[in-house]
Amino acid sequence: MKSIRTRFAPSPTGFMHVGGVRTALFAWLIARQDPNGKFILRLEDTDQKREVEGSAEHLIKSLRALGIDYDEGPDIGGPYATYRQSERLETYKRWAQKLIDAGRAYADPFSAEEIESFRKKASSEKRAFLYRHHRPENPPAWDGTTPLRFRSDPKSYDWHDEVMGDLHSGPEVIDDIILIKSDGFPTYNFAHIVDDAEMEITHIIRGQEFISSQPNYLNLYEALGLEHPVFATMPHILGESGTKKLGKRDGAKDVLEYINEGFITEALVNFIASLGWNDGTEQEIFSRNELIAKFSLDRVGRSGARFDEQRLLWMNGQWIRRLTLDDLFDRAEDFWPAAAKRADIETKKHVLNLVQDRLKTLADLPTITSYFFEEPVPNWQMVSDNKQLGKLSRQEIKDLLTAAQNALNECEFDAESLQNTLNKLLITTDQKPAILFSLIRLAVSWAPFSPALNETLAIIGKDMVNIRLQTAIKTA
RNA sequence: GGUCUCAUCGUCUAAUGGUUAGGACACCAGGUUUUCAUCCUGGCAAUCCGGGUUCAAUUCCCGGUGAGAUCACCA
Repeated sequence: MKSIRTRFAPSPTGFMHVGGVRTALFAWLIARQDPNGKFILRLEDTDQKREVEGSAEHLIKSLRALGIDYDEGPDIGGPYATYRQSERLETYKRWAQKLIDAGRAYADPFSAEEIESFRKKASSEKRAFLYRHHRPENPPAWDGTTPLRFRSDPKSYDWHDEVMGDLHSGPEVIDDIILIKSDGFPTYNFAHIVDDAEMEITHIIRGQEFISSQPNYLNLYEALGLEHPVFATMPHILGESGTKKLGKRDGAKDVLEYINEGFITEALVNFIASLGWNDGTEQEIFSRNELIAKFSLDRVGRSGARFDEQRLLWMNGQWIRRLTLDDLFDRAEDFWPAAAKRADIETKKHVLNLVQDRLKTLADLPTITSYFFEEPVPNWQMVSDNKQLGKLSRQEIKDLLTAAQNALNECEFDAESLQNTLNKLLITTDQKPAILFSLIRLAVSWAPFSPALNETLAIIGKDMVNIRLQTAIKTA
């Protein structure tokens, strides 16, 4: 059997959003399931007007960040180079010439205005506009300055799509599509078919927006004498609120933005894969390798899925908890609060270990760790808002904190000794943990929550704890 | 408007011609924990509507309805 070759073929006209990632991911998974499979990146940069500076680099960076590696591509070359359509113009001309020679392509003699008036007439008569109804009798020879059109052969088609199942269309959707634009660049409609054939692509995985053009592509494959690849059409990912295709307006975010917000790539990949796909079991968390082992196109759902950030957040937490401390430490590097710069690696690892279960994203790191690295600002509102502590008088608070300060001054600052000291303090002050420990916790951290009190004190250290308790007693 | 596609808890989804329609997120309650988080237990909550086929339909068929896609010298 032929080795699988799949491709991701974006146009460099914008950023990489989750819909694009999913298409790329599924194509990549299919390729990686075959030991000899190849995944190819091809840039479809045939629209000069819409090209956005830097977006090709951005696409590449996004794929790399997510671990979706490709075997052939514009920046790494490969046996079918070049992988940039703007550099393959001669190839398209060659294939176009075949069609011209066979009488299956002709120069479009009409101006844009003329075509527009045909279109308007059709719409005023409530008919669908078809260019082929205006196909010229004796078109001029094509000199490259006008669009080159396909001379279509309208007919019905039945074809299979790995995701959508068996599909059908009638002849009324087949038209004389443009192959080469008047600027000499091919249209997507023509270029992707030529390139997929030249690059021996076996599976086309693409978004739903192409499904209605599929019959025209089938017609073109026939005219070119080509077998078509396997088709797999993905339903769209819908925006959070609405029911529309996910677009920038609906808050569709660049994947790199998610990474900058502290989402880890395993979680993003896992989440995006599970949008429309599952393996039929109750498993929710899939590693990259599990996805490769278990993915199949025929288990991809046909209806659009909404992008639910809550679920992504949960999944990110799940993945963070699964990381080893060293791995987490490496990934967290850019997320520490500024004050942590001075701290040594061991302390930071210790802190990270204590807060690992509490992180939903790496970006949570500053808010839940900053008091380990710098003086927190006392916020007595937190005490008065506390159901238990709010009942204490100022004097009671001062007395409890002073007792704590004295006891802790006599204590070795390791977690075990601290726990013993704290337990004894409960007895001598005759207080409940919910009151005494909460008060100490707030006085040294002024954070809404923190790890276990003894561990927290141990990291902050004896001197700093003393200073913070002193400050608290003074400001109470 | 033409064409195509889709339709299970609020969300992501599983399953089946006969099930108490399963799981996960979110939410609520309880347990554990000094707090928060984690973890554990429980709860809430769904087959779009109408016909037909059938002993039996959420599942198959037809028709509605709703949603999405497309109808470019964009991809």
